[in-house]
Amino acid sequence: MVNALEMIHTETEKSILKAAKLVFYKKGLAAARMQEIADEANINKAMLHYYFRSKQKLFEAVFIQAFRELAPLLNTIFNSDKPIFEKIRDFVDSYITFVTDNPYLPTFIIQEVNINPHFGKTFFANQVMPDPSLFQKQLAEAAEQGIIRPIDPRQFVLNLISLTAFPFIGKGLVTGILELDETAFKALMEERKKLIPEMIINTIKVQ
Amino acid sequence: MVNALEMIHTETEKSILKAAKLVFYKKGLAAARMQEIADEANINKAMLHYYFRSKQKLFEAVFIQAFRELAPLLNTIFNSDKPIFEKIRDFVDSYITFVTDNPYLPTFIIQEVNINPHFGKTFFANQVMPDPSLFQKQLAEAAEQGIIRPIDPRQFVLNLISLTAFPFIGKGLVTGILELDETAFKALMEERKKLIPEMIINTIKVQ
DNA sequence: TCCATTATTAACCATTTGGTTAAATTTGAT
DNA sequence: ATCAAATTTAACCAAATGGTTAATAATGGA
Repeated sequence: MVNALEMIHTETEKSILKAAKLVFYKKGLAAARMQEIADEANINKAMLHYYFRSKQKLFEAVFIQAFRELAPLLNTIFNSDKPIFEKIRDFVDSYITFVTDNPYLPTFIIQEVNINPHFGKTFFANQVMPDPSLFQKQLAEAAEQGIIRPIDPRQFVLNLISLTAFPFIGKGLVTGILELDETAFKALMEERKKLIPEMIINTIKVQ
Repeated sequence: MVNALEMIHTETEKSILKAAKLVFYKKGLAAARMQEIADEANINKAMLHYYFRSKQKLFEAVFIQAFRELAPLLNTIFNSDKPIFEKIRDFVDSYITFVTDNPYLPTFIIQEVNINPHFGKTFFANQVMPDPSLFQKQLAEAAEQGIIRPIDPRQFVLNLISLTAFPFIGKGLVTGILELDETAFKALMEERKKLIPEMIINTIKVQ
């Protein structure tokens, strides 16, 4: 059973979480079935409630873990004193690598936040969010030194995440419109590891 | 009742579709409830089945309409003989304007395709998709004339859609991380109508 | 070894939900 | 005005689903 700090995970609890991730990631909260999670974990359905009380609570446990896997990637940009251009390359590379291996993760988070905005709001309000302030300072200093043009850091982050994350989130649509199979899609994404940093650096760099 | 070509829509049928859109867009297929749609349309639940047979069929009717509202936007890029740079500005402007007024539409489509990839695949296979071939030719010619650098048209489209669509699709996450309220978000999006074309043109233009 | 606590199971339950049906009402062509 | 077809309603149904419970088994400290 879980202790007060909700940190001790028994084997059963772990296997439930693993199964719940699988099902929630793929189907989302609404379409996921407790019985399917139980089957996936080879366990009695009552155990899900024994360890997590309710479907909602189990979902929240999965969601918080998902978020904590994804959020640290942003710190490649936000909390690192490497030069800006290097950080951009690092972020794009590590994000694309990560999402290629965990394709359901970002989609899952965005999906659930969209379907239930209230849940998203209260969740974010109670999370330690990656802090962009250091990065904002870095951008401002680089602009002062004439290395890059002045740019709204929010638009910068938006551009970076958009270019990197969207193709995965809209994968179904993208592969449909561009008529890509799995191999072609992966090849394109691999290309983007170079292409995106070039594009962004080219945009902000003072020639 | 619907005729053979599924084109005649009675008032009742229209009001059902309108209500169904509202509910499906906001909640998605799995979380949507037939009773809620009926209530929204001020109509007896049996009417939903009388006109559309099943939840799945009603959903498909909504989905196809959603797709046909969104897909034509791509023709701003694909099927128009305007100069490339002008097309880019037109697309970004019209897309951002459209999605600001219809925030649930792209999210809805991407969401359902993600949750049910098989549905997405068969749907796209049976749709007249926007045809990128003309645009590919235009890009190739412009590159030959030395107006732009040679670029993979698929990457180009990917960049364009990513930068334009992602902030809306990930709105919940984006506003959470960047701590934006509704007004700030809209202002940023308005800015992007200029920013995105600049960025893309700057990337492909031969200096 | 004993026993209290914890973990696990199978059966069960109440509610929700998509869908049906039969009767009633409306519509419109003749 | 008549009547058959189309539309609408209220009541109903079976299956699915999240959740509970009471009995059983395993665990581990005294």
